[in-house]
Amino acid sequence: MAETGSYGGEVRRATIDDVAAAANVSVATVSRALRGLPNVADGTRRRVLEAAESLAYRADPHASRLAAGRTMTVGMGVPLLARWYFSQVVAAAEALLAVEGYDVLLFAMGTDADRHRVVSNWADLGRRVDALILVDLVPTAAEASELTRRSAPVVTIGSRCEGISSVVIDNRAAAQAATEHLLALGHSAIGLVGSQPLHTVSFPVPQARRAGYRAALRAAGVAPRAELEVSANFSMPDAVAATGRLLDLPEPPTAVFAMSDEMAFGVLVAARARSVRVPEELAVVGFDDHELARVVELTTVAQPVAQIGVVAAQLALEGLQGSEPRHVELPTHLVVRGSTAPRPAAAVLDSL
Amino acid sequence: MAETGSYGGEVRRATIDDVAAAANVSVATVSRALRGLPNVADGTRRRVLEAAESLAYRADPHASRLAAGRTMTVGMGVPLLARWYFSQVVAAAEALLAVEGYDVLLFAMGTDADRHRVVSNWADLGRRVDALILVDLVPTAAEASELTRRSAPVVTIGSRCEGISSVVIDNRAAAQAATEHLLALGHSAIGLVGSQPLHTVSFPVPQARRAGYRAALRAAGVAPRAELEVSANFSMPDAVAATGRLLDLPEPPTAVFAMSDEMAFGVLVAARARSVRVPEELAVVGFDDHELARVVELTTVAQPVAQIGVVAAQLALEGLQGSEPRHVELPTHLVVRGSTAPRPAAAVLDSL
DNA sequence: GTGAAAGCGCTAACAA
DNA sequence: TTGTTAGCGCTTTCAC
Repeated sequence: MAETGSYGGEVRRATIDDVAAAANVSVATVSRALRGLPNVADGTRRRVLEAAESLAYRADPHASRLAAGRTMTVGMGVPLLARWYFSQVVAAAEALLAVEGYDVLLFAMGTDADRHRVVSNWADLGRRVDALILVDLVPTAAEASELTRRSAPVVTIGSRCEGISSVVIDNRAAAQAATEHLLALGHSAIGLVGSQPLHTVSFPVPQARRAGYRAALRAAGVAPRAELEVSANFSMPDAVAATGRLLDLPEPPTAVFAMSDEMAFGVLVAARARSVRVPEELAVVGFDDHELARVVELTTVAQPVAQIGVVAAQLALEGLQGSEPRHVELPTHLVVRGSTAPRPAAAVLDSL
Repeated sequence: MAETGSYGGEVRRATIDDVAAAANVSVATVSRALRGLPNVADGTRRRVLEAAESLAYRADPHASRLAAGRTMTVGMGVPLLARWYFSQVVAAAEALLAVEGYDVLLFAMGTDADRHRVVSNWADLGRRVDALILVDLVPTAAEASELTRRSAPVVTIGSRCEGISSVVIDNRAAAQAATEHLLALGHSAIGLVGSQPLHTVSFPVPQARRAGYRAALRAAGVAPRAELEVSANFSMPDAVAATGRLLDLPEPPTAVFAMSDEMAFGVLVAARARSVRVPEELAVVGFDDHELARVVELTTVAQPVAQIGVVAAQLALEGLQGSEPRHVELPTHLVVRGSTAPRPAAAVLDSL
């Protein structure tokens, strides 16, 4: 592993002064040369580069930040890292940012306690990161202005704010399409497994999906029934319980739209526990196109998770280079599988 | 949101000098008082605290790091953030570290390119983080010594190195137990869906699980058949293909042990695609106890993912406080579900 | 094109 | 107990 450098040798690492001495120039010139600034003679630059190379010199990130105000790291705030969707988005963004030389600082702010901790340090955050990506978290106006004021680019995923780059999907339309699919199959008693705003954290996705669901019903002349909308906080176990309540209704739904695949999996578990057959007695559609959706033949709304992360990272990078904020909307599409198929394929554990 | 402080007001943030002036003491005293060091009179400390509070002062992290060498951030290196296991571990560790005031810097090093990028900056890393948690990644001796030399605590998850804290499970024993379960069910042609070391990255888990698998066979007097061991790189889609090869064998296995639940899900998909009935014609056991394992009734080896992350974070914190390295081993246990049950429960999509 | 020097905001001896 | 004073390593005017 030659590239790891020499071990056990000099404990003290090279500083810019060492390089300057070795290259026989001033530290100012070293700084310029290494950062590719103009006004450095080619020969000088070459000498500096060589000196730096042979000394295995790398600028101390904290010293540069202190002097220049740049941190070379971007922060990512997520409600809950352990959810599939978020881990995919973060992974994709990280990959691009790493290539561009940026570190990724992670902030989970799913609970009020998290949120409080992060928000109370909100101003501080601006000192630790050059840009901030908020995944399905909408900043308050005050927070947004605080961040933009420091001219740190912010990009939000899942919501659109003024003066801030964003990447979104049309959650409303997507949810509407999912619901229409169910309607087209002849269902009218369609349950919704979603989430109430639990935290003070603004988390706009559930509302949008709910709106799409209701719009579809309305357009089809179906009166929404409040008792068909249950909350499961985007958790699989919660969805099992919530679906149980749905199935216990005097007039239970014949179909369910879950706002995430993970919750849809919970619906499947609940249905099985009560020997409710899917899709004959209960059709179910999810949202995400989780890697495992095809394993259980789940019909779902596919969204380009990885691309969302990549685009967010790009927008952050653009912002870092001074570009104006941009808004990007990415497409979704319905993937029809066995959980809603009129004539389904084979079952996963078909003989159980 | 009162705790976010005053917006739009002073653009310049308070420095330690401002606090010193306001409290009528020297910056040194401010520094001491704020960090809770001894040798500060109670009254003085109170005054400083109040001044800092009213000025909304927070020490610039980069300035402190530069002066003191502390970064208040811990790095986490993971092969692949997008995998369930890793996202759970990172999430759990982050939660604890955040509470303790540490930021988490994320490094994906699943590919050789990633690895190269990180390793070539390995020494640098020591300047950005106070401690490093390596998730299922074993450092080379040289890397380890470089990190320990800087006296930055390192903790490895999944492997045990000298002079470095670690948290592990007994992968070998766990895999052996899984295989024994299959043997006890009467199987002898047992496939293994695992992973070859693909990267130069040392990733010791697959070898350990393979060893356990083989040991079980051997102990039962079953000769391991090389063609029953296939590689799927811990990816669900790859596992589908790999299982296909297994099922195409002249003498296909009647059972499969997959080294991860995600791969086991792939096995299920492949089986279904060929109308191979689970568990009658193919018993399958996975590894992880992924949240969705119960959705598809997958028998699996449960490991305490969240606890692994938490313990790793604790060990890192301990190391930061000067404690000696410790090794922790966490338990696993087999969870028997429908995919190996002699008399299975209802199917997920039982009527499809 | 290059260098000198003044910080960036904080910590840590060393004095007092 | 508190203050003074060097730095930490780098960037960036401003001269030359």
